[in-house]
Amino acid sequence: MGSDRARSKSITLSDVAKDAGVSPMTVSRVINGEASVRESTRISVQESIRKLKYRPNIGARRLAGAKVARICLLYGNPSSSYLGELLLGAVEMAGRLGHQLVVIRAGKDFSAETLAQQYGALWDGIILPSPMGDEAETRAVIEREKIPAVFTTGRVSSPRKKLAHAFEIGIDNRAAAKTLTQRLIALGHVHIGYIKGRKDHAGTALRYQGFCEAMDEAGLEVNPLLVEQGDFTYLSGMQAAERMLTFDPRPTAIFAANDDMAAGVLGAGSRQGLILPGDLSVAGFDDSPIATSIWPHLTTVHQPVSEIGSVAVERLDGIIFPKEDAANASPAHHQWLDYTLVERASTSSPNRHS
Amino acid sequence: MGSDRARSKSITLSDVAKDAGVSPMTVSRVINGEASVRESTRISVQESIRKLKYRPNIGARRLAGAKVARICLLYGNPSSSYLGELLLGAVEMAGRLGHQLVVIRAGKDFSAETLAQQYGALWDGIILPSPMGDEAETRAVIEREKIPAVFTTGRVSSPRKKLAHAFEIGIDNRAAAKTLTQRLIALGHVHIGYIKGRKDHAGTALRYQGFCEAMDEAGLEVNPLLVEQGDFTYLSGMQAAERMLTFDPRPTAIFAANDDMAAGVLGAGSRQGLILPGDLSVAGFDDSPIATSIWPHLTTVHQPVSEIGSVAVERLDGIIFPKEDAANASPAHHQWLDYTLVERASTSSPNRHS
DNA sequence: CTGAAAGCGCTTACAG
DNA sequence: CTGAAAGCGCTTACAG
Repeated sequence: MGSDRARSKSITLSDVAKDAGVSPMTVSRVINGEASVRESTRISVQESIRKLKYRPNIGARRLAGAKVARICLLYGNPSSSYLGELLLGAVEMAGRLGHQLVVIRAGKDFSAETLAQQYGALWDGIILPSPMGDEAETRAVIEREKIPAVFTTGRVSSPRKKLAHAFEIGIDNRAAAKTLTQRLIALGHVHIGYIKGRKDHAGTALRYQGFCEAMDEAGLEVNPLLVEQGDFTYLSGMQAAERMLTFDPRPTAIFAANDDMAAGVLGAGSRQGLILPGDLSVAGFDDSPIATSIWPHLTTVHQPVSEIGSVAVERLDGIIFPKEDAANASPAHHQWLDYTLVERASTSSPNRHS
Repeated sequence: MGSDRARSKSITLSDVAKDAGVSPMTVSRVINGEASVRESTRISVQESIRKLKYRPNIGARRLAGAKVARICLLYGNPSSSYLGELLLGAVEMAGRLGHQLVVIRAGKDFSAETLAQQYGALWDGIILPSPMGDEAETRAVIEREKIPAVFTTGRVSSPRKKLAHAFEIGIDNRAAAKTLTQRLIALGHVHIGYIKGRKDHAGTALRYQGFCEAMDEAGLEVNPLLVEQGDFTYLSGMQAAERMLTFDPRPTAIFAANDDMAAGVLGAGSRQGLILPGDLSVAGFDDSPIATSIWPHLTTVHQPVSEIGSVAVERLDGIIFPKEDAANASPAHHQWLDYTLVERASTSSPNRHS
């Protein structure tokens, strides 16, 4: 069995201690980032660790009473692809840090107070994807109970209260929407429609803001008739597009705040017999599976979801177990990761005759 | 911190031993299902375990040299919703059994021989979702190297060679496709089109077979002109539907072997101005996110993917660490889980005038 | 069929 | 700033 092989050759704390000429205790201190180790000692120990490729045994660590966190990942929809990728990154980092991942579904009977009850009993810190962490009540409980939390909504419109035990991760929603809009403008589009996302989703306002900024800076007018409220569903995107396409001049491009709605726009366009993307360019947001399921494939903004998952676990670790030697370092409350503009077949320059 | 609370109150092997009036060793044997324990002793120990709600400490178990498996979940597409749900179940069961989950992506340079190299070094058993485990070469390597493996494709057409170290999980593809077809027939459809899935996907043939069986049993003819080969993409579904819809009599219902293709059928139908589902009923397979993203929502077959993930880990555990007392019990090589027919807005009785 | 001993790899106090 | 001791909860041999 492979695990036996691994067992026999695995090297331990004591091996490192011998190699570095110190006691196992000192190696333990270096590993756990305690401040009370002489700089020269620390360096030589770290060198031995690297040389021997030492990897701490998580089981032993827990057993001996090390701090092990139970990290909750709260989700609403089990079949969302977002959850899968988030889990992918979270599982990886939780394994590396030796933490336990507790994946919990927020059912119909879920309320913010549930978190207060579960905290400490079921888990020690929580990751809240949108829209889980966007609700005011949830945030109030997080603050009141001082619950270590990471929100993965990304940059949002209204600056949030900064809590020492909370962290925000994700992409810069405004910058991403702006980048995409600028690309549409560069393609030659002037009449550009916009479909907003759900109001309870914290990124919604900022995406719209990014759209407006790009239009303004290009000297283009944001036509109120070409701005519709959607709810992130295909149907809402389709209906919004149907309305917009009756106006004259017709928009030559529509930017929807997520991919599902953008797919709905494509549906509306094809139903009206438009040539896609010649008559109508369509762009979405998220790069979810539907973006490459429908035809033409969607131009959209890709979020590094799996990385968001791993960073979320990493930050939560930092909140739950503050490192002494990092006390003075980065008191950051957020981290914006890189997004990518993905250009696919759903966008092009507008047809001349349109 | 919650973990500290948990620590102080957690009860151990010794607690159980005291309560049952035996040595810790005996309790350990009962937990690990060793055969050499007197029946009466076993029963009283199990009673104490239940009474005290004892849960073995996984860390300690590993540390002391218990058998811990590294279970690989091989995937191709990180943003598939299938992966997310599979992970959900796998993480849960791996945590419960104390195994380590190693999630690996099969990149472009992946080949069956990669498995032979990784086995033993990186992991001790593997879960192979479709189409990962459908390739003959992959199966040959699994057999040659005697790699503990679980295939999650579900029931497939050609009976596979039964390996002592392999297991098949999933739904009965034929029965599920048959059930769905029967429902379409019950709605009054006679001219029913079928779009096949990718040929390298092992469930493809059996789903088609289920369709044919239902038609035959209802005394309906499977019109060869209404059977198209697809490749599981939206585009292939759309193109197949476009061809079918030119025939006379036009099909009043189309059953696609997955949801993406079914969505493409809806796209083709709406482009042609058909009333959906009155003029054309559409059904898919999988109940993936797109099923409830598009409009109308798709009638489809729901697979218990998360359960498949947890059962896969459970079976792999049984293969890697055969329980002595289960030697005579279930020598099963497969397990078919329950599927669900989900009726949504994309199907109805056909319009009279069609 | 059952148990006493030793030890897995690490950490917590407790010293100095 | 560093170390010697004890122990976490379990399992592996080894006895009987």
